[in-house]
Amino acid sequence: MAGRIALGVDGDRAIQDSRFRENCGRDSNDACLQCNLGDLAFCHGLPASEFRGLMAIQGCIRATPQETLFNEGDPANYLYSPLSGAVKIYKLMADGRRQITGFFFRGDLFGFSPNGLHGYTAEAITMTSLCRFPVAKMEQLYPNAPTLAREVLRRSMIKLAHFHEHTLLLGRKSAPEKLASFLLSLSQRAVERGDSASPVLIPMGRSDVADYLGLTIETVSRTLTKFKVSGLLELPNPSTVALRDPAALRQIADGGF
Amino acid sequence: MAGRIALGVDGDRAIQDSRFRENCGRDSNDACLQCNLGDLAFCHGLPASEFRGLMAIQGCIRATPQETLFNEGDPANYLYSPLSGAVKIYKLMADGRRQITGFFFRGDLFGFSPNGLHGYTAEAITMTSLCRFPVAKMEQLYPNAPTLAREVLRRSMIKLAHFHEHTLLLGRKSAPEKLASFLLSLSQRAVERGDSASPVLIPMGRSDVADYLGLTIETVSRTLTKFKVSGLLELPNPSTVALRDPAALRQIADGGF
DNA sequence: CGCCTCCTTGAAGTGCCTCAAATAATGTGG
DNA sequence: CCACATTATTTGAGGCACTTCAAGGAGGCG
Repeated sequence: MAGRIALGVDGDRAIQDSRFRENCGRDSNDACLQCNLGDLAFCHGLPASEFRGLMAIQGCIRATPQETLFNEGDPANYLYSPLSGAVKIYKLMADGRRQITGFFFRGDLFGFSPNGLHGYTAEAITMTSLCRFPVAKMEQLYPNAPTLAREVLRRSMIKLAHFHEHTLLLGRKSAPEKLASFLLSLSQRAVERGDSASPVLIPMGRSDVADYLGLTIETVSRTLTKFKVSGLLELPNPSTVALRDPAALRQIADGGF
Repeated sequence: MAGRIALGVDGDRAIQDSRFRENCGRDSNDACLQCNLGDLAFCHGLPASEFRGLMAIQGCIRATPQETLFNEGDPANYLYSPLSGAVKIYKLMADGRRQITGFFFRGDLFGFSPNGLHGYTAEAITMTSLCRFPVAKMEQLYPNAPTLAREVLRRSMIKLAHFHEHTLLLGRKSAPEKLASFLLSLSQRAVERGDSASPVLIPMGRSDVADYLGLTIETVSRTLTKFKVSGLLELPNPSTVALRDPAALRQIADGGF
């Protein structure tokens, strides 16, 4: 647990200047001592030598709600992996239309770029702490760190698979199908992180959900109340959903209405 | 005999179903002699030793129009790179709704999977010849082929960037914006392959375009005629588009109508 | 020539959006 | 801790972009 390392104090200071660029006040060799990711961690399962190489370049930052980690067009200097909290990434159109292309939680990895520039903006949803890896230095590691290189590739392919799924959702699913898919996906990812499946926390607002699903906030809200009235779920508060009938939601999500 | 280069076990049967699983009748050492990809090629720029390793496992197949290369759920044994022709990949819902998630042309690379199974179906649009790489053997190469590993990662990150763009299109763009974006993207990719920018060939049918853009074929057709009437383009035949005013199309694509 | 498939065009319907306002949740200073 | 200000969410009414249903052209091929 974190007692041994003074995260709290530094954390408070970080809030003032709102971001923390140091190594969380820790010695980089100890960087992972308080990392609670376990086998979720990007660095989990690396051979000792590769692990040490990665730890030598790893950093740790915090971000406050709505704080921007990087903007579309910024140099893609880092890969990020949240230790806690939630992050959204999105693209904007000139007239302000927004499409959120991903949410990232504990253990996820984001920041990939094929050309050295970020193609999207990343913004913290809640107070978030993140592990950060400089890509230039990681690339120097790759030739002598095949497991690491494989893991980066694997993570990017996982993201590709998510996009295939999300593309189907955006292009061909109705609003209820979108919402059902979204709630089940949140629930499933919570389970994968070791959290509970059913009272699921929805850390992002309706507006974020809408911009992720290609809907408006009104349609999101209406569809959720429809689900509630149908007894499929409960909404003790706007950011908590209890899935009363996951099987029925699954059927809706897959178009079996 | 093909045993040494370990091509499909179903090689003989494949010929009957109009697919050639041999090395295009060539000796594997000569595999790239007739490859016309040049610097588009996935294997372009590899150090000699890595190149030889890749050539030793490389194979070559052909597919006829509408022929399936693999189905959703099939083991993901190969990465594919078309030498000529065009391929679409798509996901299906239980009721038949379809979302095409990608088109692939000369020099592109597809078939990535994070879990050993294909998450989508791949189908040839036109007569297509493809270079094929067995992923299991490629993975054995990675530790001693860092450039190859990097290139695979780079290609997958390029696909990720495409998905970010396409997600914005599906979630937030209107039908005219979608079509304009699509036509410009086709044109740009043609240029990248060394083809002409303006009389662009559209190898896929309206139904494929619709399922790629999250529209119906009627809307695709109507929008194209609207563009034609506006003088933005010409349609000498359904599968050829001459972009008369690319700048105006660009403005439409980006929401600046 | 006739059949088939693909594309285009027309007319009507609808799911989601837009605009508008009420209600609930959240934060703030006294 | 409360009154108030602010923001987020929900709910309602009407409109529109795209879909659905239906039919008419336009090649392509035996």
